[in-house]
Amino acid sequence: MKTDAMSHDTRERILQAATQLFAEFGYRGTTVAAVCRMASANIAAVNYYFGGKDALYVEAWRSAFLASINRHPPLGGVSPEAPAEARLRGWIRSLIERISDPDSCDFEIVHMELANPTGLLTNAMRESISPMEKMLAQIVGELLGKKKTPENIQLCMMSIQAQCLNPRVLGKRHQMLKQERPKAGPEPLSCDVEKIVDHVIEFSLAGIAAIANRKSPATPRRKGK
Amino acid sequence: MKTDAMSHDTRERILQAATQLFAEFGYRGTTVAAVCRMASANIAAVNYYFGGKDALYVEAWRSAFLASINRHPPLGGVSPEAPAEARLRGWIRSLIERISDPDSCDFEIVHMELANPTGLLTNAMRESISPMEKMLAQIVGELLGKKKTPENIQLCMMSIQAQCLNPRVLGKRHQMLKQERPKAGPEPLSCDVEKIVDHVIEFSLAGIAAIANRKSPATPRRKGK
DNA sequence: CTTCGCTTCAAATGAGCATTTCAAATGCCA
DNA sequence: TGGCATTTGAAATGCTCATTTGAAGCGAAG
Repeated sequence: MKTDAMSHDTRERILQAATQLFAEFGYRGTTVAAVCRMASANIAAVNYYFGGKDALYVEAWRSAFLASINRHPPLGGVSPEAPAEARLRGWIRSLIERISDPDSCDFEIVHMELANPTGLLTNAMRESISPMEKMLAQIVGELLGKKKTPENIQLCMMSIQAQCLNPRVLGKRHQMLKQERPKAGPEPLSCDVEKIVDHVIEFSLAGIAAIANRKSPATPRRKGK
Repeated sequence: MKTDAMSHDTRERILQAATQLFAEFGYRGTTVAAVCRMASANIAAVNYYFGGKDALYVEAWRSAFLASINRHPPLGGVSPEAPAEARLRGWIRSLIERISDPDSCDFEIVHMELANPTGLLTNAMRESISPMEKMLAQIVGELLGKKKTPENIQLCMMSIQAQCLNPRVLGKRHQMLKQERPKAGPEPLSCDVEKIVDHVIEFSLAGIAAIANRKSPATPRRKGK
């Protein structure tokens, strides 16, 4: 067999370059020429090793996802037997840290895929997201106690996931809108991941508790109208 | 002068078609040819009327944004003198309804612009988003009372905005991942905008209250670690 | 009727890009 | 060393797309 060192080397270099570029410019925005240039490989290499741009895209995401999940295990090391609140803390911490990790390109790619789907990652994403959502559903269900209905679980999950996912989005927005005035006074959103984690946990626990302790049987219908 | 009917008609048709297509496929994903085909105009018309694809893009977003903000006034009709809680309800309701309005294409475009920026909308977006954020900052500051620090305001704003923006994102994700199994049992996320609005309001008020009533002077640092 | 703007049209131009091709290089086994 | 499979290289192919061009169409003013 061929040497691992050289032979797999260019394949690996291409994969790495592709991950970075796809994360920054998206599928349509990156050219195989650019990937090969960054990887110091010939233009034909990506077809030789991956069969085409499409397959490279899928492979790049998959490898980025595995690397990312490897650095940040779900639940953040909290035992699955721990009480629900501790597991929620772990879940939130894990997701936010994973998203904020500058080496984790997989969420950038997912974000673009959601905004402007190529359709190439559908299967790969389904497999990877589903288990994490199941865990969260279980945790939220326990915390809701008697108020555990499918609808309440869905809504609370939405609130939590939204808070975890958006810091990166908002960060990008601020970075984008900041262009013109480089000195915009205080930092728009604190870059301190730890602070964001603590805040999301506190905010979410309070939100869930409010619903769990809700008196009225029906949801409080619009009052401001 | 020429008739308004015919002459401005094709310009208008192009703008409308462009808005729809840009919202569905993004800047890079829509071709000038497709826009003209949908608008029943000649391929040269977009350069004639707008000067190029770039300018058409900006103009399409601007018109979509104006139309959207017109249908859904900020604060949702609540008086600026109303108490903070009522204004928060109005703000949240307005944003979620605007985002969920199937005729509002502007948020689709913004979403893509955030995920995969063209850089063409930076100025236009800055002008439009800033006032709404200022309103929210003021409201949240009032609700935080003594705990009103720039950091707390930033974090709470993030939580609220995230919850408002994400229903559409999650909806898209479910729609995307659903492809394979057309009958996936119960609806993934309730399409009932009213329910989402009520939930986000309840969840957010509880979250803000928890921070406003926080005992410890410092944020509760990581405990699960 | 003719001329003059404004608008539409079909075809052409030219750039960017993914993919192919085939020749050269490189390392491996006998 | 010489054949053989794997890998790399540079140029070519063929496609899509934004933009340009120059020739009509067309209503109104002279």
